[in-house]
Amino acid sequence: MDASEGDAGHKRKTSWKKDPEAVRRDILHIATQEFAAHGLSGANINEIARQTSTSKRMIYYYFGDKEGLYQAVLEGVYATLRAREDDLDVAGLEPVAALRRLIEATFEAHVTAPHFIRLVMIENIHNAEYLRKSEIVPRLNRSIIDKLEDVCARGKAVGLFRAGVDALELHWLTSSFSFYNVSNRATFSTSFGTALYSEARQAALLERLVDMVLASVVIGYEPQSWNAPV
Amino acid sequence: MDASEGDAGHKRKTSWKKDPEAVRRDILHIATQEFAAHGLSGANINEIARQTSTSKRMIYYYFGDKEGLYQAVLEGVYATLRAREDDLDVAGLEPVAALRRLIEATFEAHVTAPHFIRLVMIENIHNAEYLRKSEIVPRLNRSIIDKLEDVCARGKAVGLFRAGVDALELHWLTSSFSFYNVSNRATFSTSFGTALYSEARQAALLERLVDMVLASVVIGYEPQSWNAPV
DNA sequence: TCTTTTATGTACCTTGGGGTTAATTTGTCA
DNA sequence: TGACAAATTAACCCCAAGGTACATAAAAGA
Repeated sequence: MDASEGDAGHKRKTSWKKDPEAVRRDILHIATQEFAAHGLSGANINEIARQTSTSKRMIYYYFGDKEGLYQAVLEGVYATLRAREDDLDVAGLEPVAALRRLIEATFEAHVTAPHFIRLVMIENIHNAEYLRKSEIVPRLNRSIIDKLEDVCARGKAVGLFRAGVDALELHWLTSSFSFYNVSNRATFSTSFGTALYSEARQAALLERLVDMVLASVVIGYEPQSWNAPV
Repeated sequence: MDASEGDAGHKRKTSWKKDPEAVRRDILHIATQEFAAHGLSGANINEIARQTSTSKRMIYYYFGDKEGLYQAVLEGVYATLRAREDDLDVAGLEPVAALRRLIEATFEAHVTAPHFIRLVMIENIHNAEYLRKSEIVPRLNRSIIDKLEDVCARGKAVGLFRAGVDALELHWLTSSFSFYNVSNRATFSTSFGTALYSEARQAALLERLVDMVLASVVIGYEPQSWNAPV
């Protein structure tokens, strides 16, 4: 409909952009990195503006103030991570394989989502004040729990899983080591050395963790990794 | 006026205080709370000064600048936690009981040291930059590893522990859930509810965690908690 | 084609807060 | 007892950074 840019080009239509959505995305993208790197108070609006292809004025135009921008960033990373979780399909796997898969996927997801980890750390420093305000985030979190509950129910139904197994507790446990592995890498390495963070050790660690969780869930499970030397 | 305080006050040398160590401690005490609450960039020197019984000038006199104060605070909380670890004596316990005790103590220590947790979170946001600069912290961290290594060695010597058991990995594992339990409480509760944080659930959780770790370490271990209902 | 709304650029304002200057009091030691 | 160092006070500086005013170009109506 709008004059095809192909013809003649003599019109020189757009000296400007006028692409609100792209501008919004651009700002959010840069802001995500800055807030993840420096925290809420540490991030600098001027610096964010400088790195975008637009101006500081537009940040305030679209997001109101610094906190509004932070909140949008937070919701963005949550949505991204949960979308990845939704893509994971374990309904077709038998319970033990499904649980193993969920644990491994969670571990890997944390390793490959450093922005998310850092923003959650920052949000915890702020006592989840902005997460609580969010209207979209609570809805996002059902998915992973639903999957775990489904797997647990199936595992119990066929007598493979112990009766005391609880999906929420399993998620807590899986999250704990997956999160800590990334979030505290800097201080742990500084205090105790980097031995655990080599690729080989990380892979071995994950195997042991999976075996450990499965042993606590699956009746008569035989862990393979426990006898391997370090 | 202040000097008299009862006893004749014939000495009454001090109309002032002139007690550098007390002033230092006072500043550090308040600063610890402020940095733990708001982070490095979020903390406010004027606010810290206001809460102390001294002035802002003294903060700069004793600690140079904001980063110097932060560094001192960081070293303080590390020293406090490690001192608590030193107090723990498991040399007299047989290996399994000793390991159980170490895990439980670590878990409890994290719960009761929220300032430490928050400052470590903050330090990780800063990529452990200040921890690395510290000259005292690296020395502090041997103690807990030494204890674990001793227990592991004893356990292996009597054929109770698996050969693949590694003290550093055990410490990592124990720290991971102990730390996460406190550090991510705010976001986890917001996302998934507070069910896991009741006193009863926390106690049950710890028992399950201990059993889980022990099962992965001790040959033929029989976990008691796995069959209990949630 | 006139008006209204949306989107954008430039320049500016304000203040919070990290850091400093300079003088004053207390203690110590010849 | 006087000089010198250590500890402390109060007032001040100043600029980085969050936020705003105002003008205006582009789209959308009408």
